[in-house]
Amino acid sequence: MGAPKQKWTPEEEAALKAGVLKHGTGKWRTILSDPQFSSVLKSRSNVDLKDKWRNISVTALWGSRKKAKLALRRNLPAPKQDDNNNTTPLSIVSLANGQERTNPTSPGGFGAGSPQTHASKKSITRIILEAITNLKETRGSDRTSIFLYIEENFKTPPNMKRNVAVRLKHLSSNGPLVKIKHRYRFSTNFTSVG
Amino acid sequence: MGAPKQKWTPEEEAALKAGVLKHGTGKWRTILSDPQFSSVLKSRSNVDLKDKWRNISVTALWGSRKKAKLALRRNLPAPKQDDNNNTTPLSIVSLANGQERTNPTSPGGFGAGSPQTHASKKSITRIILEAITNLKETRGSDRTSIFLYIEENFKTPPNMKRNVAVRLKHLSSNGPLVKIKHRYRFSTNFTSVG
DNA sequence: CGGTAGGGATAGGGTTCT
DNA sequence: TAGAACCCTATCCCTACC
Repeated sequence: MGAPKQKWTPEEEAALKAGVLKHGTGKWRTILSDPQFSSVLKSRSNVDLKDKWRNISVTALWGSRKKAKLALRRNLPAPKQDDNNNTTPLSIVSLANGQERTNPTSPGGFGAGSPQTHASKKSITRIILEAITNLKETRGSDRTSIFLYIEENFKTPPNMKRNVAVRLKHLSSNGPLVKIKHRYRFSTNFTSVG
Repeated sequence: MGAPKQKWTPEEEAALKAGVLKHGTGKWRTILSDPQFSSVLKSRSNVDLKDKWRNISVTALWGSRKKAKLALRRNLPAPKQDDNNNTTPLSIVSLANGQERTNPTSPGGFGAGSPQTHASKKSITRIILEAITNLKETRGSDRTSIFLYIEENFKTPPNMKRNVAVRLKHLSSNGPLVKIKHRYRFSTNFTSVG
């Protein structure tokens, strides 16, 4: 007979998320070995963690599309082709709002309503973090949502998308953001985890 | 609207049963890929096989999926008349038989192809153990599989199922079989580990 | 051998059709 | 209405590749 399915409990899922925030994605064995999580996740394997994280990410993809649609009151076509030539689907998780590197204005986040100022007046990094923060999507916002947020809240130059995309890539490779690979490639996600 | 319902033909159902006997339950893709069955089951998917097998099994045990589910929820198993009481989904693992695989010549094993002898001529216990052994399911065979095996390989009296069910209960309570609980399962499983 | 990424299969809940 | 057929997808499995 096939394997009975062992459904994930909320506690396990929370432990997994905390583990990813602490150790990063792809560090499944490390998370499992961390005494902070090992008791909760004792019945899970590293592969289980990987699979569950993938599932969470996929769920986030659709949730974030829906949320972006409602929040920004805009019809979003499914992002079939990437806005840049990124090939790998991913999410980006903000590691911390208060880290020095990001140099945010206020440690606790951003104000809800940013004035419609020129994007060039703020650092692109700050704007991106504001978007991720204010979209309030615990499981990630895709690029389109972020672009739309910025378009809705700032006066943007025509090459805004490209600049933001480049900045996102930089922030996720050596900045305060963490890449999370997704199984499906029809969109790229950027998630802010509180 | 959707795909028209494609009713299972007796030939397809026979092929599915034969496939389960040959490869075990949960091996839907394997059955589908077996040239012995692939032509008959050409228009079926592995999921179709799984669903059909579920219908067959659950009908045999409870009459319908709905009844099975209700029985599980109320923790009051209400199997059909010829079944004895089930409490929880379980597997039964044979503790007997030191040998690994089916070996027609070894004393404790059973031949792969038993002659179509009258079930009453062999002890029910031996027949059950033969079924469990030859079904080769590491995670257990359910009653339906065992019944089917016996029906396919022996001439059975009309009350075979009842006799086998009673015997299974006895063997699992104080015989060479061990019960193993499953987490989510309608049916009762009987597994032979080699 | 141990670990991860990714494709793919299965199990079980749910839905549609007859 | 019940039951058979079908859908959805979380979970699990298998393999390639370090």
